[in-house]
Amino acid sequence: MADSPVTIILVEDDDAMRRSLVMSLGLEPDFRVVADCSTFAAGAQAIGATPARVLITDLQLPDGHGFELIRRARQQQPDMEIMVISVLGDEQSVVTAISAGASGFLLKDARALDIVRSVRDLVAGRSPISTAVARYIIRVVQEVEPAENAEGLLTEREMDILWGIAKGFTYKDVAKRLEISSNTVPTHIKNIYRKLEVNSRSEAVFEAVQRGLIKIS
Amino acid sequence: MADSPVTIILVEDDDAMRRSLVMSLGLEPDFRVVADCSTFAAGAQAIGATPARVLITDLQLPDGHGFELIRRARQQQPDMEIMVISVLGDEQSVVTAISAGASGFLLKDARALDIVRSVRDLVAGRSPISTAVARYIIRVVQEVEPAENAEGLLTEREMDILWGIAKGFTYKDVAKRLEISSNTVPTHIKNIYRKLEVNSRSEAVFEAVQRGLIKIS
DNA sequence: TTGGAAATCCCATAAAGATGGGATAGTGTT
DNA sequence: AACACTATCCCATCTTTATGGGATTTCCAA
Repeated sequence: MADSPVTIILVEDDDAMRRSLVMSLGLEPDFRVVADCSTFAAGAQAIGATPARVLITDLQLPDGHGFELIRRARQQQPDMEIMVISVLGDEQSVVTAISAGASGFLLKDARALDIVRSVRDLVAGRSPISTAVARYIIRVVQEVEPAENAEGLLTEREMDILWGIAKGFTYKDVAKRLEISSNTVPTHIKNIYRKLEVNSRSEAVFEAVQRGLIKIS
Repeated sequence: MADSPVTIILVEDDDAMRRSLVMSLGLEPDFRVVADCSTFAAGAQAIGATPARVLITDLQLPDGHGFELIRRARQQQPDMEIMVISVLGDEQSVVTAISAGASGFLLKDARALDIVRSVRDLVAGRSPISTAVARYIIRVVQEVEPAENAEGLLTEREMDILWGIAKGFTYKDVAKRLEISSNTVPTHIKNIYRKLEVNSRSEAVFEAVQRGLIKIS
């Protein structure tokens, strides 16, 4: 750990802020700020040219956007740990930055942000996140991980049929595929409709996806 | 804010830990620990009987699991802010707890966890999360937010129609809703089918969801 | 200004779906 | 043994879709 220094690319357009960060980081004997950039262009250049362990970037830059830097870093140096330091704490910015590949997100307003500890967290595989920002991330998780609300609502057979109609098969097709009479299919469909409280195939598919009965991708 | 006290239900089976938390919380003039429980049963009872602003719970309890407490709290007191304090920091536990409704997650090992600040964060709508835990949550976001792959495939009007059929409307319904002739709808549908390479409404809905054209929830 | 894409309208017909009914058989629980 | 649930089969009828045509207007870009 102590032998190989933690190399850092820093991109921040506010001079005072950047100097302050460089100073804090400079006090650590095993930290090396290998690029100290104030523009998107300089940051992009550094990411392309200078291998580093950590990228610390602002989102709003005079000549471009931090999101794009994050994407490039992800692509060109996949092992780089990326942290955002920004005044923008809205849901959109947060989720976009995280999705693009950031592993940390600190708000500038944060009570005396401890950049050194945050970088150490980052390289140790942890994620420093301001509490205000974390709420948005949690919300995404809660929305997309609907847990098991389904399980047992539809029978196995009904799931087979549901899957068939999602794939656009006709009654006849489904019947053939499942080796049952085409007269049986409408019965199952009726039951599915009743359980999902819908009354058409397309609506059933939509409901089913929404309830996580059918897994997308 | 300061007038109405922050009421707290605490569920923690480790006596030393619980006493320590109660003491820290007790020092705040506007905090009220309204239930101080050491078992699942006691916690469940308190959640059912005692209205509170905050639930702080452990995951491992002698007679049950914290996940279930979180679910009950979500159901019975939807406005309650829920925070987990646990030694379990594995991905499974974290994601399950968050999905079940927790808005905060602190690891017990955390360097001197500041419970008071965490509770204040929580009631202010922020999310105190240990850095080690945050990494798992971020991973979920990065996996499930594959960004926009669609954009521009379907026209606005086609999206309107697509939305309609996902909702189970008939041609006539869609036409009425969009104030166009019911003869126009099939035309759009035909175009949608061609673009998505499908040939039925249900298949179109499935494809659309899969491609992220229709957002679920 | 000519061409293409989008949106609108119209028609007709064959295919498929929705929905009501009724019926039998197996499984598992109480 | 009775009950509930699942799965299977059958029929009939009305509605809705799917799909093939053909046509006009608007708007933007080559």
